[in-house]
Order: sequence, then structure tokens, then C-alpha cells
Amino acid sequence: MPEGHSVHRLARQFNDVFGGALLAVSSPQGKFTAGAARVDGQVLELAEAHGKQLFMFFRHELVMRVHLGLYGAWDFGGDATFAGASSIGAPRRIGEQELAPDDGGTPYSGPPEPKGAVRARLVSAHGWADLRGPAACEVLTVAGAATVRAKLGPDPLLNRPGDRAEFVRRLCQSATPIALQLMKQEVLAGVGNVYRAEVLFRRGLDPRLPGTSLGAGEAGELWDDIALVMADGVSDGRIITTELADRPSGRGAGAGHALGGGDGQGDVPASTINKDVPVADAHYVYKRNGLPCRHCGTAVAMAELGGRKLYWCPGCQGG
DNA sequence: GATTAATGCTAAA
DNA sequence: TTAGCCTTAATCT
Repeated sequence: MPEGHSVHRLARQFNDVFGGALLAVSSPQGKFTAGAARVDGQVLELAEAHGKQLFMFFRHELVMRVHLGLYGAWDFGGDATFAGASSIGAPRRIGEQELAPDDGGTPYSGPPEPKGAVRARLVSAHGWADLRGPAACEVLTVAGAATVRAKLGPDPLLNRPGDRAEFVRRLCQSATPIALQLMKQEVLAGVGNVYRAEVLFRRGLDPRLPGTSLGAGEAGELWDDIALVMADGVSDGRIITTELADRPSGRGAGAGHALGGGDGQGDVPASTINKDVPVADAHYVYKRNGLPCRHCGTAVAMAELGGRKLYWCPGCQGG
């Protein structure tokens, strides 16, 4: 159950290990056989994330689009060029720890027998990637991929000019509660249930506030904070939203100063995972219902909204 | 050993 | 609005 930061890491990983490589594509499970045939034997030019969707552009102008959904996952394996390639997707652990690479020291000798329902398998000369349980996996034309992306809202990890203003415009335009809007991928692409809850807490915003009640300044600062914690998520490989001062353990760097002090796009290897911050210290409200708020001590509340669980502090975020 | 919930969306009804 | 995806970890009997 990745949020946008995981998919951006995935894109980096695909570029690292498969960029420019000729891929054999198949569907051991059989549900993607026709699509696999359209990209089989072609060269992967570029992998790019937009929100929670992954687009793989092949040299012959076809695009493989994957959405992991609730429990989709990719597994990787291969030779030394795959060292550090890990598993990204469905929860291996609370707190979205990605599975550490299991470099058992055995030399690479081709992909293993597919285990379970492998929807798609990509194989290069140096390694392989298996996809299971995706909500979406299809092959599109470049124009078709553009159509899909046009329906997505701005992604704070893409650093595109004008996106901040566009988010503010879309959020403030609707009277729908901001907690619901942050989950709408046409308003904001990449945020899921964890970032939604955490970011509303960090900004001290009542989840039930209608978008129309937010000032442009407030909405813009909300965007900035989302961009900050998600960039941290890219470099950390997990969602850590607490400030150093709010962690009982006192461990780890402060938010905004993630591993390597980078911007989440740079020199940190795609597979690096921040293990400094204990799971129990990583969030303010997500799955902390009944526990005391780290700021005011009020019991964190939980309620179902739009079919998903919402967590917030009634003390810090209003009623 | 069985059941449930999970960072989410798609497609059918 | 509901089923489905089809996995994993945590929580039950």
C-alpha cells in the first residue's frame, strides 16, 4: 500500500536497474499476457511516477502503466547491478518498511520460479522484477498515457511550476471536507491515508473544514508541508512525519533533514531505508487512536470517512 | 488454523 | 454501491 513516495522510489529503481535495457516481459499468472506481448523484447527508455501511478516508457512508443492499489508489490532480484534492489509495495511491516535486500551472496543465475500470482515479470540480462496484486496493469500508447495523466492532479514530488497554485485552486474551489479532498487524486496526486492524517495534524487543520473555508495562504502552506514530508519519504523509504523534538526516543534526524540531507532526488541510492526512527515514533496520529497526542495529550480520535479511517487530534485540530 | 484489516483504486452492477 | 484484486501481518479461536 504505497503512497506516492514509494512509487517515486520505484521509478528511480527501474531507471537504475532497467534503464536502457532490453526486457523480456511475460505474465506467469496469465492475466496480462496480451499486454506483456506488446512490450516484450523492447527497450525501456524511462520510468516515471505521477502520484501513485508508475509509467514505463518503451522505445517503441508504448507505455506500461501500473497502479499497485492496496496490496500490489514489486520484487527484484539479480546480479551486482541489482544490489540493494528491494521489494516495494504491500506492507512488509507497520510503518511501510520496505523489505531489505537479501543479498545472500549467491551468484545470479536467472529469475526464480514464479511464486504466487505473478501478474507481470520483467527480465533483463542482469536481473528481474515481479509484479503481483496490482489494481491496474496495462499497456497504453503515449497519447493514452497522457490522457490518464491529464486526469491526475498536481504531484508535489514532480516539482512542476504552477502546481502549487493549481492545488490551491482545486482545494479551495470545493466545499468538500479537506480530509476527503486530500485523498482525491484529481485534487492532489500521491497522498494517501497516512500522509493525509499526518499533514492535517502538522498544519493544525480540522479535517472536516470545507475547502472553501481555507485561505489561499493556508492551502499553499499545506502544499508546502506535503511536499516536504513526501520528499523525506522518498529519501527515507518510509513515512516519518514527526519532528525530532516530538519523538520520545529522541532518535533520528528532524523532519526536512532526512538521510544525507538531500532533497530526495539526489545521490542517495534508491534502496536506502532510514531505520533510525523507531516505528512507534514515526507518526503523530495515524493508527494512534486512543493514545495521547504528542502535543496536547488529548486522546487521538478515529472515525470512518468516505470508507477510509481518519485519525486526528480533537485538541489540536478542533472538535 | 481462521479471520481481518491494510498506506487504493478499477470495473461491474 | 459493491465486488475484485489475491498479499501480509496482526489478531482472533
